[in-house]
Amino acid sequence: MNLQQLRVLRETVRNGFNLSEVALAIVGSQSGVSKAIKELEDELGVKIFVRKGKRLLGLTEAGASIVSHAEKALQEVDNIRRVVSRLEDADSGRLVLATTHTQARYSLPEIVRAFRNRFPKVQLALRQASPPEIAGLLETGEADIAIATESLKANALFVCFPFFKWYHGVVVPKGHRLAVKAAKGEHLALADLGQEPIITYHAGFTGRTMIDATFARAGITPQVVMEALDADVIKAYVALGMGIGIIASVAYDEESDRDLSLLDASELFAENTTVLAVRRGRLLPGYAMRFVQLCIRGLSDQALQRAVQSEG
Amino acid sequence: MNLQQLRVLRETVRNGFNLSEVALAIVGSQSGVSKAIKELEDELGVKIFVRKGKRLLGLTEAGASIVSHAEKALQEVDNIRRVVSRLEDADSGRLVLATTHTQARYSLPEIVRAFRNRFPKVQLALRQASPPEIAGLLETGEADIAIATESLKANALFVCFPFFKWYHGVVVPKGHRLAVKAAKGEHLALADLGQEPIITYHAGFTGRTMIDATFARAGITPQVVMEALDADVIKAYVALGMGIGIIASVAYDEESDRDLSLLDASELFAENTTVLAVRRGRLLPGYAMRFVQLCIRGLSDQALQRAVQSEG
DNA sequence: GATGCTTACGATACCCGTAAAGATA
DNA sequence: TATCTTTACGGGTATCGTAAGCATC
Repeated sequence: MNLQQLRVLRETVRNGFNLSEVALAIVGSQSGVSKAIKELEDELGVKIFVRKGKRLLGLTEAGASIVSHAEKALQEVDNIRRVVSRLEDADSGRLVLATTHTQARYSLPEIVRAFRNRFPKVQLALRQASPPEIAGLLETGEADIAIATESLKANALFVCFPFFKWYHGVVVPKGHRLAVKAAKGEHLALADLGQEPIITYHAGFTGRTMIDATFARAGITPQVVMEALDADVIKAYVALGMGIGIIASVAYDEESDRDLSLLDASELFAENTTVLAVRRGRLLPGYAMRFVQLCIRGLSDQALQRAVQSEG
Repeated sequence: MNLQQLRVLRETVRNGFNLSEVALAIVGSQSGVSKAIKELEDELGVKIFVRKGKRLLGLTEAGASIVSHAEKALQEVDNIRRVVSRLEDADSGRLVLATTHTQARYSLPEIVRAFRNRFPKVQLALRQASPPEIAGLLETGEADIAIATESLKANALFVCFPFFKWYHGVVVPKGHRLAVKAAKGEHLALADLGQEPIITYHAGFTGRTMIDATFARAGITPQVVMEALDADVIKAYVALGMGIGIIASVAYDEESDRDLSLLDASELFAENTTVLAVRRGRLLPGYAMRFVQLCIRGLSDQALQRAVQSEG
């Protein structure tokens, strides 16, 4: 058994059991990949993959266990390298942050500025992506830190910390019927929203899951006329009069959104918690730990390290 | 980087930084071992070992981290093999149990009998050793399960479960002054023991640490005239009249120790807890899990697996 | 027919061991 | 001097890639 075989295993799973793609991913030939698998299976005396003829379809039961252990082993090998790069220059390196539009646009700028100030030599890469993509980036190690409201909490491979809590709000054009109602001091009701064309986030983004669940629980079928990936787009179409918007209230800015009103909806939709996640068992560079601590106030080095080391 | 290099690293630490011994341990040549280290250090660009001239003295700071990650990686590689052997024949294999005389002789026989009954095809190896040796066997993976009162609890590499609780007792020849006193209903005092020649366990065995601490706390210097590794030897010399014995009370048998009396000492010496320990992060064969469950009543598969997977 | 996996074969590089040299106690 | 580590060199093997063959879709 050797490390290359384990890498092939890992990449085979990650690349959907297509050995040609695996060969590209690890920079090698199909034949080498194929042989690596064969030899490992022969040595262990167990089939790792389910095959249909010559095609690989998935993992056998034993294969699933084997791959999970292989990934841990590779993670530790990777950590050995990280131990070294930590020493070389603790304040330089690269930090990849995967996050959504909402976070990138509204909650992270200040933190990023503080971080760059403190670690000017760290190359900070901000990768904006959809929640499932974000989870994928963190899982494969392409990203060091992920921040999102959806997709992260359920994954046992991640260690999650509550980043911040926020509520949805309703944005309407100035003078809209609902704005007038709110101005009178009348509370907004879910039923009010049900009667309006709604513009909000795409499924799986920024609390959309929770929005849908709330409507469903109330027995209301909202008329979603448009789904966007970010609040800026939503606000633009609300301004055009296409409907009312449901967005994260942090995405409303009194200054720049002068033609829109933000109505409080904290009593209609439950609180949302955006989480910061790191890959479990992965050694973080010192500056990455600092970044996490900038996000999660009062998190000690010890507590962080312990959380990362813990098993799900 | 390859697995062999990591193995060399591990064995180098285990064999006291003597590369010649490492070569024997991994079945190879000194030169190969030396080169493996050199190449790994070159690749990483970090010195792993502290050298004085050509001699290896210990680990550098970075080296210590590297070795700990290397051990985890190797552990996972090992677990891959264990996944396989688990499947092949779940009810056969080998189980190495490291324990002390006291446990082997007095608490384990029934459990072992029950286990052999259930898993007749498992080769059960019982390795009797001193507590530090037991810890070593478990740490290196030579033993799967360790049971002892000392040496195990403090090690973060082990997961410990309380096996059973017991007290020390005092054995004296029939008709001994202290036996007479006890027969009158008078309580035994530490001071009584201080006046007698004492025969008990060797330092580091079967609660001896606790015995010494108790005497020290009372300001008494016991006259230990003989130290033995097990209660059978102690009892033999007590029978010869060399002194009184302090042993685990479970080691006294009314039937076979007819010429001796056991005096209760549960109020003099604190309770002892014998623990069962397994190596953290090491995949156990199904039958090994069953053995643990025979020892620790009411421990579910889940709870056990979770404990083993957890990080210290 | 296009894509994907396996086998065969040849070249390369890696790894290991023997042996000699250098260093340490 | 005896023990221990490093370096040098040679042999064997494992690994990898090209190319061909074959199965699946």
